[in-house]
Amino acid sequence: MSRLFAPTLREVPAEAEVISHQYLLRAGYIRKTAAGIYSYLPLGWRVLRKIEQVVREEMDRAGGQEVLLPALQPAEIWQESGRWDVYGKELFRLKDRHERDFCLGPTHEEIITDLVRREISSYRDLPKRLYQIQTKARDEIRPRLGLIRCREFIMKDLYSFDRDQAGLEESYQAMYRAYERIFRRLGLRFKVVEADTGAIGGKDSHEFMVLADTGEGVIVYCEACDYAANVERAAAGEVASDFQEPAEEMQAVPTPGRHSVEEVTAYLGVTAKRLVKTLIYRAVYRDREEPVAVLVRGDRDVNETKLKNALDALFVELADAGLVERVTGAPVGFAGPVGLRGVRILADLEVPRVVNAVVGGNKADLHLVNVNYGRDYQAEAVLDLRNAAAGDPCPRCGAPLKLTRGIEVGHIFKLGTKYSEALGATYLGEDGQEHYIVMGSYGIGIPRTMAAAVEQNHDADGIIWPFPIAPYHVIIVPVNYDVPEQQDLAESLYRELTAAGVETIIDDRDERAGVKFKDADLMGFPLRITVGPRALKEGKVELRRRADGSVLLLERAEVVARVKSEIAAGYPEVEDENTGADVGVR
RNA sequence: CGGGGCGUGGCGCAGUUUGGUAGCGCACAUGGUUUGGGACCAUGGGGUCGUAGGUUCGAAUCCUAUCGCCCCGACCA
Repeated sequence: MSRLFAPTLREVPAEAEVISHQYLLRAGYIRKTAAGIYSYLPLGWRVLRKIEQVVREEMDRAGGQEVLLPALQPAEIWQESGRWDVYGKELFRLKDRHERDFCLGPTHEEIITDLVRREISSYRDLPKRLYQIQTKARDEIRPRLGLIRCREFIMKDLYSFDRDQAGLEESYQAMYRAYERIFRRLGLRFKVVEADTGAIGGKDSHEFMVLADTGEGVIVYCEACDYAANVERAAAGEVASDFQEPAEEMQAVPTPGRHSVEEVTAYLGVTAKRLVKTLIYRAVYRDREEPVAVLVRGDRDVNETKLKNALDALFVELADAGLVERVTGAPVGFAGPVGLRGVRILADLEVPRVVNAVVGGNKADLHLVNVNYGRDYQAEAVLDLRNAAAGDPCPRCGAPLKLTRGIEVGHIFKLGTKYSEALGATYLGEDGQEHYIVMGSYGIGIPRTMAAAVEQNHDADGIIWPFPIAPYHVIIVPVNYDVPEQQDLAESLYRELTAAGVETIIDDRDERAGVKFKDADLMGFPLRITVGPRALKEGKVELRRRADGSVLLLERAEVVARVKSEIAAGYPEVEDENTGADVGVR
């Protein structure tokens, strides 16, 4: 430890907001090089390698073969798939000395599909599952939260190549199971959720979310059945309407200066449910753009992913004040569906059920009350456009849904033939016909997984590593290293544990005990052996568990056996679904 | 990109309003006293105040430009 390059910090660097970032910096695991770009110091790199190793074992077990693809990629292949334009500013682009375009790989569908289309020609060559663990580069709009959103990060990405949909199904299930095993083996609490497919493309997709309050992802789940989805994707059904009264006559009401939902409801003395919000969006397509009016209940939020998908647009964004005025003829805050012309109107499922609604009057300082769907206004389509909320009925079983947060550490996609068609990756089938290879893609963010583990496992003193990813299982702390008796005992224990295959580190620094204890806690080693005068009086040593602070007084002779049993107990059991045998422990 | 905040020894900050020769705590070095939960005393080293330009007798401080970092939104492992 006196030689270890792990500079610890007493104070929290000002730039670090979230716990994982703070502790990984303070405990000397990482250092920042630039925004979203990190160096991994020895302890951090040990943790990453442990995570990688579990991932590697499970990928191999699930039929994966490890390769290494180039990080530096020629533009041509990206132009061929069409993503050179579509991927946008997130792609790190550069030129070589001959002015030829290149990019740094943010993901490898293009490269691997190019490789496979050249080498695979027969159904006999399929299926194939190829993966790599490699550094990716993405020029993120906003890197943040330390390792959770980086511009450069290590990713495991596997690509499956199958003959048909049934084959893809099999690959997908194999990966699904492998991912569950990985995160279980790493000792993390996680949920698998249905997800939107985003820029990678494809049909079905699941995200593996490590549960943590600091997570960027909002998860909707049901305790009654096992439905779980991220909020972008989660179906928000119709909630039974509690509006029973008869429709009344529509009226205009002046609402001077009241433009937010809060202001209008407070001014008119109605609940937010009674309001129908009209939001003007700008929908951008490949060749054009148009404004769209979206109606949701006042207490709901528009789900832009659902909106984008419903419109089949490249992206949608809230219109600026100028566009709102051009579309509605009124300043922001007074848009309404009644009499709105020249713009598509989409309504969320709940909107038609709002009886005697309050809506904007399309005129400054004016709202309309007692507005009713069908009679006073109409939408071009009524569909699910809002975020699911806590208490909504589960789309599968109807029980009330719950919300939680998580960090997306893994994501699996059924790509189908999107890339094989774009790049012409075909094989000759048994039937003598050419077919497109059916693909899937499966990613795990390795540093993000490390950060997620810290988010989930820490206390006020520092990190509490789960055994499977701790950089060392045991730290030996001689209280007074300059006392020969302690030094000798500590060193002999170190040699013995190391010889027994236990990953051990010894704090041989000339520091006071308090400093060593603080650093050991901060760094998060799951077990600490304290060699000091107190226990030594009885000829014993202390074994302390980081997780709960409990201490065992041990005879010197029983230390190794006890440490080994503690470690064994710290590795989650993961059943082998074929043999039922426990596998993967150490 | 829009909105907010911040750049002063390795880390955390004060000083900027009202220009006047750069300071505190931690860390680091040396000596001494200490020694089971971030010790104490003494001494010491280290900063072109993000960068460039300007105003001024004089700029960390005022002006202009620029770069970087953090937070909130659209993206994603």
